[in-house]
Amino acid sequence: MMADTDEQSLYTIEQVATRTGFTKRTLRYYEEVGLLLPTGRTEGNYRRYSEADVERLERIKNLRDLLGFSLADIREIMEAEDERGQIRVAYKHETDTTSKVAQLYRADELIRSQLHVIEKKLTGLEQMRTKLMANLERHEQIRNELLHTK
Amino acid sequence: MMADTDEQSLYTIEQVATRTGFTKRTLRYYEEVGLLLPTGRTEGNYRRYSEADVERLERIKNLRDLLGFSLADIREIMEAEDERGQIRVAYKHETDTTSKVAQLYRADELIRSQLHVIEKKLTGLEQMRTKLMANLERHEQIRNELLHTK
DNA sequence: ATTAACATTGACGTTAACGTTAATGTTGTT
DNA sequence: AACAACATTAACGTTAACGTCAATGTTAAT
Repeated sequence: MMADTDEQSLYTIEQVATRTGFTKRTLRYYEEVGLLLPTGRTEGNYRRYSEADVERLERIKNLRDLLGFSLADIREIMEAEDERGQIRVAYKHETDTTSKVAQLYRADELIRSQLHVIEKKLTGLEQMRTKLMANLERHEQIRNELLHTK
Repeated sequence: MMADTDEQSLYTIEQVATRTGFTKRTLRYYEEVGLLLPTGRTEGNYRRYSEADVERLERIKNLRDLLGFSLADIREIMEAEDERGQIRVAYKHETDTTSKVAQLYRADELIRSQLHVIEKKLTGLEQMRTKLMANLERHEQIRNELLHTK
């Protein structure tokens, strides 16, 4: 076993910016609003980002760009995930089986509320796709008729 | 056959606002930026919205709320659709079969570019859903073990 | 120890997408 | 024709999500 943020593999803000596609300003802003606090600082007070930080930033990017969530939405989502993380930790130290099961149910609730949001968006997108593809097929059909009837 | 915007069924801004859930300010703003120009005006210069206008507004709402597109994105999408509408009209008056086929291909291009955007979002959402559901199943599994091992 | 290249914290600027208020005009019932 | 209930434009205000300086400090290589 090795800790993730042990030693090596800490990145400067510039490196993270180029890797993630965010600007440095944006990274500082995300820290300001509590979306992502870099794992560490140098003694001279420079930000140091861990691999886990980068992964979290990539999740944020997906939520923002692909799914169009606001930063406020994203904060909620990630806080829910963080809470699940807490639950997992508490879970490991829990000895009572009944409590363990209860904690799993609590975690499931959070997951389900996220699933709900996602599936609403999914069905909306799928409807759009279906309509567009129907048009494509209709055109195909018409073309065949045009060329076949001569 | 009857024209849609013939006579009856024209709504005031207030009616449209309550039906669609947009505020009146937002409806005026959407007109300002060219997203939706109400079908008509009264002689006293009051806006009058048609049923088709309302439908378009509902599409806008989906694109905005469900799919998180910016108004600029939405403008692009709808302009593409409008262009397809133009093509359809031109298409009807076109007599040359080769031209007809060419126009259909042009329409398909527009459709495909929209499909591309949508499918990118779809795969992002599906990945999220898969992960969340995997967690649910994992929890289910763990609960079974906990309760079975006694 | 110096220096070029990056980093830090303010702080003010910008754009999108509306909210709000004010001054004025319109509608349609009484 | 009068009046309440709605509408219009114009203009300024607001919030989120950053961009853009400016003044200062840090790093790392020479």
